Amino acid sequence: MKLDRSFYERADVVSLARELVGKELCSFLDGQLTTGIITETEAYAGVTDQASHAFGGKRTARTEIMYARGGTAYVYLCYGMHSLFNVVTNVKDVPHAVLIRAIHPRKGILEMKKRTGKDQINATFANGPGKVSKALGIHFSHSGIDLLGKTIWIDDVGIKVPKAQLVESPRIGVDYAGEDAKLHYRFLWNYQEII
DNA sequence: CGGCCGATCCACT
DNA sequence: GTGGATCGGCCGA
Repeated sequence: MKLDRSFYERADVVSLARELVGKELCSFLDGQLTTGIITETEAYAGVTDQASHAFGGKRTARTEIMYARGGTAYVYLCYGMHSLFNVVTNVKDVPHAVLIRAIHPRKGILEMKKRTGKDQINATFANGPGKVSKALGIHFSHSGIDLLGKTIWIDDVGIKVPKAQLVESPRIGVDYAGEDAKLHYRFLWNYQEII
C-alpha cells in the first residue's frame, strides 16, 4: 500500500526516518519498474539542524523544494556526479527531509544491473545514496516530483524490522555540522535476510 | 564572474 | 587507506 500524505506530513522526522526502514522505494522510469526495500535512512531536521541544507531557514533555488509539503522528492547533485534522493516531510514551509541511503533490490533486478553496470546483487549493490539513485534511475532533475504520483513512490509492504536489528548512529559525512553531527539520526537495518 | 566544495564512489596501493 | 573524478550551487568580489 502506497504511503499517503498523512504519513509524510507527520511532525517527527526522526521517527519517520526510522519507520521508512523496511518500506519499499519504487520508481517507474524509462518504462521500467524498479524497487528496493529501504535499509538505511537519515533524518534532516530543518532550520534547527546544522547538517541540513535548510539550516537557519536558508532558501535558495535548490533548497526551495525542501519547503514543499511532505511527500515531495528532493533530489540534488553531490560531488558533481551523484544524485541523492530525499523524501520531504512535514507540512509546507517546514523543510524536514529524510535521505534514503541504501536499499535492498527487489523488483526490476535486470534493469538495475543494467543501470549500474553490476552483475551481482549483494550487500554492496545499493548501500549508498548515490548508488540508490543510480539503481532506480533517479536523477536530480526529478527533484520536486510528488511521491503520491506514478513515477517515484514508497509502498508499505508489511515488513516489520526486528528492533534488535535496527541500528541508530550519527549521520555520515556531516562533520561540518558541529554538535548536530553527533545526533543519532541515522537508521540502519542490520539484516540477515529480508522476508 | 571566479573559485571553492560537497549528505559520494570506485579504483588502486 | 588514499586520491581522483566531475559539476551545479553558492558566495564573495
